[in-house]
Amino acid sequence: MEEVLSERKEKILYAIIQNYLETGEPVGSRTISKYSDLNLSSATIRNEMADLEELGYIVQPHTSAGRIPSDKGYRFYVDRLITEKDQQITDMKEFLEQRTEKMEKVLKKVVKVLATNTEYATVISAPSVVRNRVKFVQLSAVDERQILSVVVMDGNIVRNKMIQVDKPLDNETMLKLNMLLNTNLNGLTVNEINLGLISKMREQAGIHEDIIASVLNTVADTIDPNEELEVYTSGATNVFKYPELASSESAKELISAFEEKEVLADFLNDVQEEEETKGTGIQVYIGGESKMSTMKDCSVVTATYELGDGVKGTIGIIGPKRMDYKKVVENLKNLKSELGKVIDQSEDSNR
Amino acid sequence: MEEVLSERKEKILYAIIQNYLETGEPVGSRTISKYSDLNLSSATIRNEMADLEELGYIVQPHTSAGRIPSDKGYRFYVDRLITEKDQQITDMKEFLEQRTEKMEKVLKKVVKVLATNTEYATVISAPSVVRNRVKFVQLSAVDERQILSVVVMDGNIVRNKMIQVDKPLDNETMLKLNMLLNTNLNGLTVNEINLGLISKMREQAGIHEDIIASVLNTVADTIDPNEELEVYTSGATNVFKYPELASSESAKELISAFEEKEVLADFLNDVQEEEETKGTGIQVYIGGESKMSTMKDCSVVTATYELGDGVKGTIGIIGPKRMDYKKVVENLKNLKSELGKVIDQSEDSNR
DNA sequence: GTTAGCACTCATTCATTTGGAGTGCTAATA
DNA sequence: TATTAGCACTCCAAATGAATGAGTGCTAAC
Repeated sequence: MEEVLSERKEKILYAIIQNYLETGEPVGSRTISKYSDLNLSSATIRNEMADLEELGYIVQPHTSAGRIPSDKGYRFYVDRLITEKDQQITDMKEFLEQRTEKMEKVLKKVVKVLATNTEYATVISAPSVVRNRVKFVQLSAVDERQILSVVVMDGNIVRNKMIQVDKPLDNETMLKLNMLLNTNLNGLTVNEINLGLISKMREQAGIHEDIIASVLNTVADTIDPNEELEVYTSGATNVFKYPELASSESAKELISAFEEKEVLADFLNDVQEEEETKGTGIQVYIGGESKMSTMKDCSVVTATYELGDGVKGTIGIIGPKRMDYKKVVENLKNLKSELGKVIDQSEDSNR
Repeated sequence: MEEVLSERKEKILYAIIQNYLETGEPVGSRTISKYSDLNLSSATIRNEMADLEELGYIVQPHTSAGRIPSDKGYRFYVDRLITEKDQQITDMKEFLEQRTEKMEKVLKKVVKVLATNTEYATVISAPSVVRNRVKFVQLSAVDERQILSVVVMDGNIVRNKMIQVDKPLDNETMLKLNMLLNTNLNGLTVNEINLGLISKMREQAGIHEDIIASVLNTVADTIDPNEELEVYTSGATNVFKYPELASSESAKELISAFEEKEVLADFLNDVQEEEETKGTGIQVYIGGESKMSTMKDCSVVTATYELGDGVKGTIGIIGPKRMDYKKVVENLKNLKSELGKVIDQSEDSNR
């Protein structure tokens, strides 16, 4: 697996891939011979290409067609690309930390910008709040039979739940319950709310333990993976721009993945977990490298963003294998400043 | 415009449409001659068909092809279909009124059921709350600089907004503001909150009038059309099942409409308004009849549902012109009982 | 008024042809 | 020994054209 290419082979391979990225057509020896700066005849190129094919970097769709990069070829290209750039985009922190009231809005705008910029399908997952801390809890009696529970997490993520009760609670009890909840839950991550704490709270709540249970459920809902498929998408229809995706049977699968979103959410989750062990900021999945069967004809570039305190989300850009990796990576890099603009705008429009 | 068709012409037209709905292919005179119960030769049918074409009910895609229904032809068919059935599906009230905590969930399930049932693209708008009443307002201090405002509307629609303040408010002021808000806003629809009331409240709030303004903004946001594009979709990829849609250029437009949703939201809004003047429960828009240019190759069947107190939403089912109108209409009729099931399930899964 | 029959029109399908792009190989060249 | 020119060969894609058949419009007969 660890073969070393001669410099000339590398250059040729690079040229082939570059060219294929632009045109989407198989590229022949003559093209390279003219296009590249290493003055070689087509025949020589052909010889080298035969070698590269044997090594598995390029393939021929059919006899007497030009060559196109194999997954291995793309991998070569991408690895070289990524190492050129620095690795992390973890510092949007200062933008979003506490200031924005509606993270949702910002995320929606971000995907849209990315999608129009890159002309690829784009998806972003809202920060997962597994490690997120409870900041504020409150119960309020909406009417005699219904109590509204509001939970605010770090990053101002707000969740509500209506709790039905059989008979009204008096003011004092409400106050007591609120106190109980806040003192016990405040500052905890959802992971830290364990059974011991729960039973302790239930005990203290006395006859109102069912309400406590409901509130805890609300908190749990906040990280419930079903609840948590907060995934925003944009530009799914961009796939139509790339014939090799549009025509393939999988186009509709792709689109439908973008509609249903569960697959995407799962994928982004996986990426994020993987990311935590590897930690290289930007990942590229070429063809089958991502485990999504839907994506076997695509490449996915992912980036993890962080808003401090382990509040992390993931961005994915999905395009054909011949996607413009350079542009995509740069776009993700620029995201930070883009985000700055977006937020300025949204504040303007809030006035 | 008000021509009357002979009974025989009607029968033939009906047969043509019926047949075309099934096959999607242009239908010729011979087919009708054999298929229908009115024993006529193909030649006779041909004569009648020539007449029907002249009258604009059917068209020939090209010389020497069979005939397909024109928009006018579909209209004939649909009108006849709808008048057969009774007209309203306004009574889901008893299901959703106050009981469900997460309307969102139910709606998502409803679209999904409809989409898989009918095999058409489906869209549903969350109840518009223009006429909805404020039930409960509360401000809470989350920390020194931030106040969370929660507004609950009829139907338990909850909205939150973070309000930034320059310096902390003491408990007493909070209490006063809460009182002020609740007594003034409770039971009002958003339309009823007029300038007079606003300035009156601002006055009473004294130095904290900016906070009142923010809360009122939250209430206003609740009906802000931008905010209000609460539209759920499902089955967009069903369009691929119908060649006449999938192949047409507009397929991508359709899909992208389903992704961006704004167009759909606008459309559903229009429908709802129109519905309020006409009030016939089920509407069918054939081709250009809906003002959405994206939909000129489709038909849309819409139905308005009501949860009592003017809390209304709209369902739209989008398919090819040759969609199975009968099935769709019946499906919408059955929605009520479907909804019943859905809600039972969701209550089960809540335990 | 209805029907049979026939000539005519197109879309579609299939096989065939053609052009061209690109390869692999071989022999000549530096 | 590495490079290049040249040529035969392959195969795809687009163009061409013939065959098919569904369907019509018209006319003449019933």
